[in-house]
Amino acid sequence: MQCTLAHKYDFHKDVTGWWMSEKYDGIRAIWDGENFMSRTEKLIQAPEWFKEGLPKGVTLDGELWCGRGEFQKTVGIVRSHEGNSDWSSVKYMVFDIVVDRTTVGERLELLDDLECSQPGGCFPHVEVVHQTICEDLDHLKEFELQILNAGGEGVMLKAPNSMYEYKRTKKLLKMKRMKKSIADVVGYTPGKGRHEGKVGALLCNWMLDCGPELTVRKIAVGSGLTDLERENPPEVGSVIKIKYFDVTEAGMPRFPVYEGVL
DNA sequence: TTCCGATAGTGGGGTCGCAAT
DNA sequence: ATTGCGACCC
DNA sequence: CACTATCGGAA
Repeated sequence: MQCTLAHKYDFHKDVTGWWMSEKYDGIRAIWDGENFMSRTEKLIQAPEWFKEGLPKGVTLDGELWCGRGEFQKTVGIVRSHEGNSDWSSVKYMVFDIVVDRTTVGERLELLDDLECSQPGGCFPHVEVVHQTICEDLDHLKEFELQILNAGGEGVMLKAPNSMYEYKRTKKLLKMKRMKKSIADVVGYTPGKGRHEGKVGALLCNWMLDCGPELTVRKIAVGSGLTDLERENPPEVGSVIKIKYFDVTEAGMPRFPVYEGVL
């Protein structure tokens, strides 16, 4: 089954009346009534005790999540095979229930009625994501700030009265902030497939500012290059603009994107 | 005519698992 | 025991 | 995840 995917939020769009919720940086998981499935239809092998509290015959949509800033940890647990993985810190954050011809508001009511979502219930590792109706742009900004200050990834926005869609849709938007930086081009990697003979990525030195120490990281930037730029890339020694989402534990940029020469 | 939505195909960092060394 | 690579996650 | 390039149908 295909699941809903979000488009990027355009920071000028008025989303008054939309549902706002925290964007959880974890692993997308569809509960199909029997098992968890990944975004690309792969079986996620969760321990039996973890699956026990979830409803049979009901399809839920959510995120397997270990807490803010714990994405790497989540991947380690969820993608390792049964036996050597401790799921005790994993939570299933449920943000939707898959029911056709039913509006978001109605679906959220259905979620609240589920036994596994009752407050103080027997399934603390299952949680229905709190959603708030956006009153105005200030409300959105305040909501976002609260999440970002707490170390959250961003905000998800769902259009009022929208149905569950099995594809990427503009009724669901993701609001994220990318950081900007610069890097020195020191070389190239060869392109593959349709980019054969052209540049795949720009190899760069990137200055990572972490507290009192200033360290240099070797990074590669490929996303954002046009076909023309892959044929005639910024020369070695030039400085380029990049953007990225955040810094990994290893001090590397997550989701690096090329934004032109400085 | 122009524009938008969906698809295919490139690229990154990171992890696990398995085969090769 | 270490390394490299594919297949996934984002 | 990020993006670019295409194509066909909607606008």
